[in-house]
Amino acid sequence: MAIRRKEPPAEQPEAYPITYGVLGLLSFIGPMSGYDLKRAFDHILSPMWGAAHSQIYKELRRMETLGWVTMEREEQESRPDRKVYSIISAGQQALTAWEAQPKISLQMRDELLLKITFGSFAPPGALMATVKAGLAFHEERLAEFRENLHHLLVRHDQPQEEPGANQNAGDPFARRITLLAIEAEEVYTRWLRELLDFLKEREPQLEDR
Amino acid sequence: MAIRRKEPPAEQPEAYPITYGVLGLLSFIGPMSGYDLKRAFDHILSPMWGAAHSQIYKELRRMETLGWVTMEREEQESRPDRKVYSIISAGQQALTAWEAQPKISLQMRDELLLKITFGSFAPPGALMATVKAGLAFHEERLAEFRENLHHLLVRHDQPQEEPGANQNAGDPFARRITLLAIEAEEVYTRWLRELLDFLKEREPQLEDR
DNA sequence: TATATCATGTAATCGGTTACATGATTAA
DNA sequence: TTAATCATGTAACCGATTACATGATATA
Repeated sequence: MAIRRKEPPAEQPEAYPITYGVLGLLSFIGPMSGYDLKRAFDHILSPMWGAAHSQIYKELRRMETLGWVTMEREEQESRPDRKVYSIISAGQQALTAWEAQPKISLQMRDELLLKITFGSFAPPGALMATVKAGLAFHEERLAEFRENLHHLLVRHDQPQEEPGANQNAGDPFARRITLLAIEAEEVYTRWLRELLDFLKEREPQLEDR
Repeated sequence: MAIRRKEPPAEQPEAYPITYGVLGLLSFIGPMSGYDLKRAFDHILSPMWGAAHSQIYKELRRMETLGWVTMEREEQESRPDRKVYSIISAGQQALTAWEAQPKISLQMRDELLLKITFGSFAPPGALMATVKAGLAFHEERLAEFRENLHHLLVRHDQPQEEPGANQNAGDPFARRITLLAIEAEEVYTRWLRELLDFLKEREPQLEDR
């Protein structure tokens, strides 16, 4: 019953995966604003990480106090100033130190699979509608990933028009990651289609709405 | 610049996916303690959702105040009392209402893929060690899922020894989910092995440590 | 004889989501 | 002319993780 005050940890973790996601993009692509970073996240990191823009901004502020990035303010008319962040050497070192650790974490939160798991509690027809919505969602994801691959392929072979537009094309990992994402979504969508067939067999009268 | 107090939302969401994960397991399997639920989560829901035991306990308390479950205390010697929770009709209705909504959410947090994405910033040999650790992790996951499938298959054909031990065997969704999880991990591990081959080609001298 | 693991839960902290703000274009 | 979307950020809240507790039995 005795209450023991927790002693401050010898070295509180000052960064987590999303921190390195931001840091990696700044190093990979170059100086950017929080807004740009959000888009880079959605395009490049969507297969393995999602982040709200608000959190990216927060991480940027934190990393600035850590001395990992610097910020330069660009004034604009009728729009909030752009705060352009750049990675500096301490940040680059932190990124490398993280890469040196083999520790990995994995979190999956898939509400579609959860609903399917307990699908026997769904009212008639409801599960079919959910699966259809899920199939549409994942087909769109698959299409995006295929488009990403297309960009990687063309820009790799052709001379670059916009300078600095596509540094990742020459990177050996970007394409591999995209290929995995595509394959995973192909498996997922095929599985959903088979499930849909099964549901249609069971409840043919509910096939449309 | 005016500060506007936020008005309380007309109807605050009283549940989120994990709530229905707990609820679904209680309905699917039967009355359980928080401890049992944690194990059920790890076995049945691991392909799509992870939860710390502390959060499961918290959800149970919340759901009790909502009137979705009831709790009965079982006294034990030299061990904290078991609090056994049971789903009641309001909870069953909430579960069905959730199933009736086609809305789905998806969150992926894969630190391994993140490290690989920025693998060009890793010190020599570090990425290879990370990929090896990741491969071991996912091979273990794959083995677990295959074992789950095995259990589903045998218990489905044979008469059940322990009563109530395996209600899910007859369920059409449990096996399908497991099959998807297996296929996904097969794709993932194969991809990791190919990546490892690529890395070994690049840095043959670093192949061991 | 330490050290895990089983068994069962509570409390504090923090990562991440949702809401709040603003104003200019573009589309319906 | 109403509503999106682009563009850019801050503040509040809450879901989820980590730490705290306890005491058996099993394992090294």
